Amino acid sequence: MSSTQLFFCPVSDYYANLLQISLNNKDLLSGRSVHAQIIKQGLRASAFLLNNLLNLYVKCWSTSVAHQVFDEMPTKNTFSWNTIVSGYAKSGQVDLARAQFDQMAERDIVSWNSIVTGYNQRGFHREALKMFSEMLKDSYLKPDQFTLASALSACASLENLNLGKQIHAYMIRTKFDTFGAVENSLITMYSKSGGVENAREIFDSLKDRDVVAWTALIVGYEQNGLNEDAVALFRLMIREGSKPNSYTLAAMLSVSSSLASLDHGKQIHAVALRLQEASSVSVSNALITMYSKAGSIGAARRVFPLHQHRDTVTWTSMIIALAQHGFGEEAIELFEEMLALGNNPDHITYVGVLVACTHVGLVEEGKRYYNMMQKVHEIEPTPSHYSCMVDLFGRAGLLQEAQDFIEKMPIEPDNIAWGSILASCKVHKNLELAKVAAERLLLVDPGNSGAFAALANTYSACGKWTEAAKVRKSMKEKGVKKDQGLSWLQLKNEVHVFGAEDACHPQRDAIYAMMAEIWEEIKKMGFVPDYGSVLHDLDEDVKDHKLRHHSEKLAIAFGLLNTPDNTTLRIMKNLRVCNDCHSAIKYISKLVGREIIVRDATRFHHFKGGVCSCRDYW
DNA sequence: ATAGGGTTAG
Repeated sequence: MSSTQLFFCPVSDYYANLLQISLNNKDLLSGRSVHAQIIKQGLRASAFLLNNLLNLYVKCWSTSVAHQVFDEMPTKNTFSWNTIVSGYAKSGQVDLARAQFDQMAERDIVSWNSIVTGYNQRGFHREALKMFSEMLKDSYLKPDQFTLASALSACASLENLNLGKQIHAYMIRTKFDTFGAVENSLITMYSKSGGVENAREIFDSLKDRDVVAWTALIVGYEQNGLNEDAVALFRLMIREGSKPNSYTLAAMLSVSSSLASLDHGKQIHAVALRLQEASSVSVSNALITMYSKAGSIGAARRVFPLHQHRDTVTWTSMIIALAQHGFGEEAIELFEEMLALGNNPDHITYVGVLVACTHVGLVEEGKRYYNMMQKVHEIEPTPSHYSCMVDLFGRAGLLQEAQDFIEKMPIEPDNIAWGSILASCKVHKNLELAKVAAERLLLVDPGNSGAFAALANTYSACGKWTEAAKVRKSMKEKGVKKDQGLSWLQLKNEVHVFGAEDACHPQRDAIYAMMAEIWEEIKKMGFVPDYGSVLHDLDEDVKDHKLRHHSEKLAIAFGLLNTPDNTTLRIMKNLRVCNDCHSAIKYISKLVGREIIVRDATRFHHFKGGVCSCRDYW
């Protein structure tokens, strides 16, 4: 650009204005042609023009060209420095942003805000807070609304309630005149670090609430498991005439996913269609997960091709959906397609791929992808990936490999990893390892009811009834309560919940009669009850009775009684399905000619015509 | 002219 300094030209302002227009439209092409004309004419550009040029390239993500322009600028003012710093920060080159920032002679509040928000937005929350405190220490500058909003957002991500509260206190002390963004960050900070009630107080005190405030609190409720509160708030939002946007709708679809309610999810989908937001990336990504988690993999499949722009989350959501429904090979094919089309997987995509391998028993492929993740995509394994690998080996019955892997892991195995080994021990009846795993699990997570229960169940599965009883007794003594197995299904707008031997439901007599009839019919078809699934030492006819009244069977009987022929039944369960239920439901699906979809703690089973989509591997 | 808040994944 040295040629631009040859002549002074009075039309510098004219070109500066042209650049301004390109800038406003984020139109890189027209901006480039203006740049070319400036060079061609040998125009001596003003600082104003050059700053506009710089800003244009930054806004249009051409960071390297921006840097060139920046280097060749004869005079750089603070504005130019700030622009290049924020350009680097926004494009994710945080280190380069920091290098420029460190070279600055004079830093104003915008410079500090650029570096703090740069770190924060790229996930370097600790560094963001470090810069924030350096700013307070080393400069005479006072934080403004931008600084505070970013710092609070970093506190939210780190769940640092203490620092968050200090910042809040500072704002009260200095009677800081808050603006929407800061208050909204406060809502998020409190709700993410365990103070949803405080978040609600702030929300209630707002004079005017924008979409972000509504969304922030809805998300807060959802993440704290308060789905009903989230739904209520969404209704209030609509009633008060506030218009949800794609962020709000994506969050509400996530609520539907947690509720695993197809009806609820469909309603949000309808709202999204009416507001013409259904095809936005965030909403359509969330739709895949919602339909999948509500049991309708078909609907999730139909949403996927409608995406105009598929991002990493789109692919990941679909891969995980397929994996959870037992279409492991298809999930892997989709992953390969994703790579072939030049998309970058992230660490969560790989969780999905490993889960896909686990659910269909593809041990070798799982090992291959685990290596590929580290070598090709340079993604460091997280605790989730380690647990996936343990699960991959364990479920396939390779308990020795699972144990070797968990012992060699570079991090301390968490409760999920040991819990997974324990579950595999029960399936593959390995008592010795189960004892080790239970012991280790209780070390990491004392009072884990699952550890006791799984150990007792393993004893039972191996026929060691006295040992099993001992574990149960010590559980009682320690006051550890086992999670009760529950199954539920939604009928019209009501959720019907069943426990084993449930006696509370108004239709109980009809349900029990139905189940007794089914039991006899499927036995005639060749069904053999799996007494190994009964976890107590009892007479065979009592065992028979117990099996017949497992919660998922009651839910199915209820569903059959209350829905028209051919309707698909969607049952949700909080624990894993037992062997007996799995076998029985296969027969039932054939007997009544219906599709029965059961979601258990880890995956979906599609029963149809006497077979299950998991091919009996789960 | 440069800077800020809310979403989707096991």
